Amino acid sequence: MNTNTNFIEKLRSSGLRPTKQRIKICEALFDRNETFHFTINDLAKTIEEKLNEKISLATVYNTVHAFKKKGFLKEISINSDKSYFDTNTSVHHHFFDEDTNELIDCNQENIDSINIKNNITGKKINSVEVLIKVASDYQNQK
Amino acid sequence: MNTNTNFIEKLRSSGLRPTKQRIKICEALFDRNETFHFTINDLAKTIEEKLNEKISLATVYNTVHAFKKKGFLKEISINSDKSYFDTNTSVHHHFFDEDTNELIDCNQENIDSINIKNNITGKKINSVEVLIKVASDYQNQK
DNA sequence: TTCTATATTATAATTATTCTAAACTGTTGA
DNA sequence: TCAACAGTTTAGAATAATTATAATATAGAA
Repeated sequence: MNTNTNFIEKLRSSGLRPTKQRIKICEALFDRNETFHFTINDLAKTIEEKLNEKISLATVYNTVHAFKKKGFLKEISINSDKSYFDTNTSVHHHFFDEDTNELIDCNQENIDSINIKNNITGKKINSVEVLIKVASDYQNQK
Repeated sequence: MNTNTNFIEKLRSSGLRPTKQRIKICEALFDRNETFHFTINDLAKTIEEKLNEKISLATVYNTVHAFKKKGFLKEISINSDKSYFDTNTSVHHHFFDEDTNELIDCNQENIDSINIKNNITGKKINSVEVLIKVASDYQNQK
């Protein structure tokens, strides 16, 4: 299959061995038009149910973290019990819908550039990201 | 003890029963001059080691979440494996030092007010928080 | 090929979090 | 006073999330 050849190339060129587990995970993550958010569990379930492959959860963890390290994925900061990952690796912000626990992209253009007046001395800023928590107007008694 | 009377009052007036576990947890959290960040585990350890009390971890979880709900604590968003809480409940941002995994407060005045041009329709913004990831200039190969 | 060093997988172990039965509190009414 | 009941709260047990490591697979060298 053509895309798989691409995935093999992508993996190999980043120094990761193109194992069958990783190729499957690539299919689940990158064989689509839109970027999306997921948890490790979501991903493992998708692979098992939609792609009919049983990959150990530990392997999914390993792979997702390896992909993150290589810059193919981004981890997202929300104070939820779960860790979310994003196939959109560009710098961008997020809305987090507290009613549904849904995470929604917020384009960088939607927020004017953020200027940090005083940085920690001796440190370099690697990223600046905004998390906007929203909820329905009515149920604000959370 | 005077502070304990205050804690009992604080708990009671928020509708939480002032149990001995909760009073101990209040001592660990609020009996100091500076606000600080902690994980549930840190807190349980402090209580056991410094205050010589054994409170079940589950109770520490319950209490921290109850305190969060009452607005005595804030949960903080970092994509770390751990959940951090903050005794500083004012709206403020954070630096996250990727070298040391340390979380440092960033005053609101350190960043100009953030304007979100397009919000999700039908939703109300509850909070807007910025996370600035920093690292030493030298070790940027993470 | 076969061998060797290294990378990868996935089971087992560990750690984090939640569920729920039992214990406790604070009424209410005799 | 002090049962008796209706919540609360606690903490042990169950479950879920994550990581360590032994077993397996891979890529390159000989």
